[in-house]
This record gives sequence, structure tokens and C-alpha cells, in this order.
Amino acid sequence: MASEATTMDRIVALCKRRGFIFQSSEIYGGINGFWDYGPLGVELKRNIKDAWWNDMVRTPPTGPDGREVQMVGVDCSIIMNPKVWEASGHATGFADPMRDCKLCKLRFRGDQLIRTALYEVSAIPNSGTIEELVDLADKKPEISFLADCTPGTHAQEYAPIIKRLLKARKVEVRVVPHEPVVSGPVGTSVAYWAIDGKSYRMVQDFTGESSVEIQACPNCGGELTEVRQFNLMFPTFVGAVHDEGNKAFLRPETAQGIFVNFKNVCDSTRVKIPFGIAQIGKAFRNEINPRNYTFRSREFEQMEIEFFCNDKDAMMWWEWWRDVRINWYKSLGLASDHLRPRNQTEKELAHYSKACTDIEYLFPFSEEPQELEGVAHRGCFDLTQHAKHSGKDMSYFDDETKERFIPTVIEPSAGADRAALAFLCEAYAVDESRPSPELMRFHPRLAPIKAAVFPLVNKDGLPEIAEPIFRELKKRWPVQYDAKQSIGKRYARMDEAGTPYCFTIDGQTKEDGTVTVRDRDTGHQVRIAKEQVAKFLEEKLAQAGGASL
RNA sequence: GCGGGUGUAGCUCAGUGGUAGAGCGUCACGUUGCCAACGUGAAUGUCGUGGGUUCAAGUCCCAUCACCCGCUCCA
Repeated sequence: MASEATTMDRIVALCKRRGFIFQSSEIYGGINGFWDYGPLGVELKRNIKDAWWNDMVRTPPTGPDGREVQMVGVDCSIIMNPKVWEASGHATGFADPMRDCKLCKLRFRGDQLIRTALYEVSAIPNSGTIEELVDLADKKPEISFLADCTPGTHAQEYAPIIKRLLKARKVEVRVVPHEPVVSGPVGTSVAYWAIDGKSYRMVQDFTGESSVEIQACPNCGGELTEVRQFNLMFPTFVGAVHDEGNKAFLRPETAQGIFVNFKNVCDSTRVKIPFGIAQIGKAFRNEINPRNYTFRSREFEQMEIEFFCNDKDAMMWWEWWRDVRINWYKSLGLASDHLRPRNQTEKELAHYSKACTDIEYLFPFSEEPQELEGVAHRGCFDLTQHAKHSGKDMSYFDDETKERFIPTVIEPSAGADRAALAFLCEAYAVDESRPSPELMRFHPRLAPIKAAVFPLVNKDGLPEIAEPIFRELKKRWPVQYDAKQSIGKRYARMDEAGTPYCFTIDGQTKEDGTVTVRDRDTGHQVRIAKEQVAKFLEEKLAQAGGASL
């Protein structure tokens, strides 16, 4: 097996060579963060999206309450009224203020430097700042810091940051029982610390209203640049005149199209809570630094579900969707230990979110697993925001219980391109014992080409037998016919395309009507009657869990 | 956005300022007839792009773009 570093290079080379993925606008030097799918890639990605739509929308698994799960779909416009993004928080929140240290060149998120502060609890806010603590540490080098944090807070997560801010001074962290955390204003999270005998509470102010600001680099004390704003939404203009009045944005996620259509779907389709709305579509994010092949593209495709339910059932549905989504990846071949579901820590959660699992995959390009999908409990945040900003009622009336409420939302949000990349990486295999070592072990349901038909030689009446078989299969599946060059080369090409089965017509076919079937993964061959080829393929694809396409 | 690296045929890569190269792949023909077989031949190059130095630039200099690695980021 090749080293990790070169495995990704070889996958990238194969994807180019065989027509899975090309760099966008390549003949003009490419464009950073944009990629194209070639003839095999488009089939792979379409199979992924079709599998998702079929398995999640048309025939979702039975729900946790033993009943059928209601799912409907939408397909919304990419450009929406800009007010949508004010309501969703993207207009202001979807921005990362960055500051660089001019000395050591480290980069920090400005909001983290700004918004983290420690307050002495006895005096209640404004009695201490991190800078004052640093001063204290400088004046009393003999003291060590002991941080207490209550279970369930994220103070422990901040130990390394505190340590860094205090210039590597010894910091001990201990979990101790503590009074329940007093809830702060919306957007504020609180944790308690004990440092040098005094109690402090840490405030992370996500509203950005805090005036506490750090001016020196936490790493080296060097001077920091001014805060630079990055907004990750792509601006555009609606109409021929380009001015601020008709500025709009390419959507950074498909979810908002679902939320703003919540009432329309309720009013037109007789759905009752609990139910879900699904959408597959392009989204755009002006990433600061696209990296890792197609993983962080600026234009990408999402497969999103917003599942609306009563808040009292929300955790049940969250757990159910989390498991459904993990099993979906497994069922299509991501069964290896490269698939790593990970619960978000409380610190990572958005302030309105109660739980979120990132379904992560260990790609060859990184030692850290990377996110394929997030299954988030979003509370009633989104519908509440849209109710507030649009002035429209977003509540739901339950006829059975006579309750009126704003539904809680569970959001399984998957990246189609990331899934495609994960399936490509998972399928890639090198077996030096084979004549053609590189092969793509795609799940048959995802394979771009389901089967190939070869006459062993391009004469002696074999093409005349092979072609009708090919034409029969072609009516039902994406299949290929190849009569040129040696049989080994043809098998090798199909291995790199990830084609699970090859049917070869040889001299014996003329005598007894049988053809050989070669299995991609084992190279083993069996003979079956030529009339049974379609049935064989149908059964194999069905065994693999795939509907006939 | 910072630092480092890379950029030559479809892929992987050689190439000392002086004629644009190899292996693999692709295609054709022949031979063979179940695993990238063999033989003969062919096609394929804005040497990433734009400037500059030079009699002469793939090679040296500057800028720029793309990709990779690290930092950073990934609500």
C-alpha cells in the first residue's frame, strides 16, 4: 500500500485519467475552489444523490415511533430575497473576522480574541480581564492556576487557551461540583474557573457586544493586524444595474429555502408534524482558502433535510436521524473505521442547538477526520427568526392535541461532493498481486458503470453474439461494450472505472451458449447462460441493496 | 491571508542558456486468444500565464495563476 501522502495523489491522478473529476476551466489555468465532474464522475455523483433521494425522501426507514416517516421535497432558487440572510444570521454571522500576528505570523479568529473574557464572580462582571490576569501572572510568577469547572460546561475545553494566554504557565483543570450555571443573555455561554483562590466566570459573548479586546498576540506577544472582515457569501446583483439596492447573494446553504417555504408546504401537501422537507442543490461559500481537492469547494452541492417535530419528541428524532444517516453511509460502502461519527462538544454547538453529531470521514489527505454531514438539533431557531423578520406566523397547529407551537427542527445536512469524495477514497484500492493493481471497489449501486460486455476477440462471430447482450443490458443500466485490445487491458480499464461485473463472450459461447462473468473484486470467473446475463446483473445489484436504475 | 514547495504529452516524470524527451496510457495494423501480452507504426506540447535579461530562455530575473504541505479557517 502506498503511503498516505501519495495515496491521495494517486486518487487525484486516477480521477483525472479516467474522467471522474477535472479542474474547472483548466485550459485557462483553472480557478481556485471550483471543480468539474467528468463522464464517470457525473454518474457517481448522480447515483449518490439518487440513492439519498430514494432512501431518505421516497422510502425512508420506519420511524422511531414505528410509523411511516413523512417526507416531501422542494427545489428552491439559489438567489433569494436578501432579507432571508439577515434572518438566518448569515449576513452578519457568516463572517470570520481575522487577525494576524505581525511577528509570528499566526492567525487568529478576531471574535475569539474579542469575545472571551474572565470575570471575577464575587464582583460580577467587569472586575477582571484576561489582560489583567496576564499582568497578575507576570507580577506573581510563583502562583499556579487551578481552574475548576462544572460538569456540562465547556471550561475544560478552554484550559489550553488560558494556558496559552498566560504564556505556558502551569494551569490545572479539575472538574468539581458547582452551582448550576446562571443563564446569561442570549448568545452568551458561561463557565466557572478558580484561579489563585478566586472564582471567575468565563464569558464567551457570541453577540459580539463585549468591549473586552486583546491587542497582543497570545502566542508571542507581537502586534496584531486590525480585524479584517470576511463574508463567506458570494454577492451578486439582480438586474442590469449594479448598486447596493439590488445586491443579492448566492445561497450559502439550501436549508433556508426549506424554512421560508415551510408554510407553503404545510398549506399545499396535507403533511402533519412530524414530517420532513428535503432538498438537493448547489450552495456557494467564498471560502478563505479552498483546500484538499474537492473537499472545500466554493461551489458545492448539499443534500439537506429539515425535519419538523414537536419539541418533546425532538431528541428521539435527532437520535433516530443520526443513526439513519450513519447507517446510510455504511450501507453504501463506508463501512470501514474511516467513518467516524463525532458528537459536537458544547463549545462547538451553536447557541440555539441542543445537540449535533458530525459524521466524519478519515480522508487520505488528513490525519484528522473531516465532516461529511452534520445532524443537528436546531431547536426552533430558524422558524422563529423568519417569523420575526418576515412578520409571518410560522407556528403550527396540531389538530389532535389542540396545541399551537413553532416546530423544533432536526437537520441532517450532507455534502454531496464530500460524499462523492469519500466514496472515491473508500473505493480506491491497490493490490500489487493483480496484473492491474489499481481498482475502484465501488458499491454496485454507486458504480458509474454497472457492467461491461466483451467479445473475447473481435472476430469469429463473437461480436455478433456480444452486441445483442450489450443492447439488452443498455436498456436498463449504464453498461459499456469494448471489443478492442487485449482482454486484460479491458478488464483493467473496467477495474479503474469501478465496474463490478464484466461479461465475456468466447469460443465456448458458440458451443454451449454460456458466457463468463468476472467479478471485479476477486477476479474470479463463473460461466452462466447468455440468456441469464440480465437476470444475473439484476440479482447482484438487488443483493447489494440497489434498486434497478 | 502568511511561509515553504511544485507546475514540461492524457498520467508519472527526466531535461548543463543552444533541435522538446522517456515510461505508461491512447489510436491504427498484425499476431495471440481470459487478465495492463508481443511486434510495427501513429497522434498528442500556449514547457501554467504575462513581462524582462540575452544573439538565444523549458532553463536566469520579476509578476501573476493553479495545485500541494504547514499555519489559519471550516457559523
